[in-house]
Amino acid sequence: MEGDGRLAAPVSGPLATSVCWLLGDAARELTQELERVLRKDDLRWRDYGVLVVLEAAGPLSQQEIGRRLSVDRSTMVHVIDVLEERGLVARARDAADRRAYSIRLTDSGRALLVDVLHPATEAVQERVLGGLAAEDRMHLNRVLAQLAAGR
Amino acid sequence: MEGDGRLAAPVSGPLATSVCWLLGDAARELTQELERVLRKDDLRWRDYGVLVVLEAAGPLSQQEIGRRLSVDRSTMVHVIDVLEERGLVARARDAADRRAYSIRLTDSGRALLVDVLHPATEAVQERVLGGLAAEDRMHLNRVLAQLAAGR
DNA sequence: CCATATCGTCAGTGTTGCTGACGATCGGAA
DNA sequence: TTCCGATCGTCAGCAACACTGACGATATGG
Repeated sequence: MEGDGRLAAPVSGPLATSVCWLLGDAARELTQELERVLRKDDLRWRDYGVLVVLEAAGPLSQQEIGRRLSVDRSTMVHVIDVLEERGLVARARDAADRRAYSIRLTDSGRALLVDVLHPATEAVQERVLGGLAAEDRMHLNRVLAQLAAGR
Repeated sequence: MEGDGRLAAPVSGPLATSVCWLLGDAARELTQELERVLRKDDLRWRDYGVLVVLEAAGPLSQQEIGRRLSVDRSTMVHVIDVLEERGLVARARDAADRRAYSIRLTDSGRALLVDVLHPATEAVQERVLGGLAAEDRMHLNRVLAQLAAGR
């Protein structure tokens, strides 16, 4: 990922009209802000992703989590290690497939998500997108969702 | 950056409604595709950025380029080294500030941009955003531009 | 003329994610 | 059942990467 702390100056000229750069910039800013907030709880974007996925989908194998976040399975090992050490998730052998773990959110993990993480990221989102009209935000959401669906 | 080749499965549930994840996913996909295309010319997203910035703004110092792309000045040294070796940009001492270089696009660099890179990235953008109605694309562009401006 | 700051450079460093192998386990075919 | 290929999690090694902190050269303000 990028260095934080540093601000990206908006690019002028023809670039400003390219969806490509605009999208990249917006995503980078949002991600940077998010990382900054999450760092207070010693978490990364990636860790937050794991918790969110588990909250949404219930217990999953390490590999399945990685698949949904574009994280390599070998990388997931350590990510889960850390999360488990902190008591946010728990490993249990999957009864149906004993090669795999069944990773689940602990109460502690769910509490962190609900009480701290979700509010914090909500705030960031609010701040970054705050300048948009409600109508535009809904539209943005709809268009992006359509983009994600059409893959 | 992320590993390429790997596909990100769309996340289901509450996440799908969060602009945050949607934006991140869209940007990641676009970036990955772009990197894949640029690799044919042995270039990275970052290199392309340098060329585009120079095309848009004219000669700049290394540090100024880095500032606009969120790239550290020490990293820029090597980026420019490679681009210069390939004859795409040229270093000249800035007459007004002899500490700094004045990096400019060569004819060769401009030609590559116009003949190869721009068409290629256009195509990617077309493919990724192709599923959207023209009206939605314009709206997306407008909203993102507004977002970039309001910083 | 001196102090401080900036530009580009470079060696060293720490982090990061991937590659490729491993044992264990699963699933299907013979 | 037995066998074979594929998959799960793990780990050591590796390669890429960007950042840190220092340096000489230069600029700028007192």
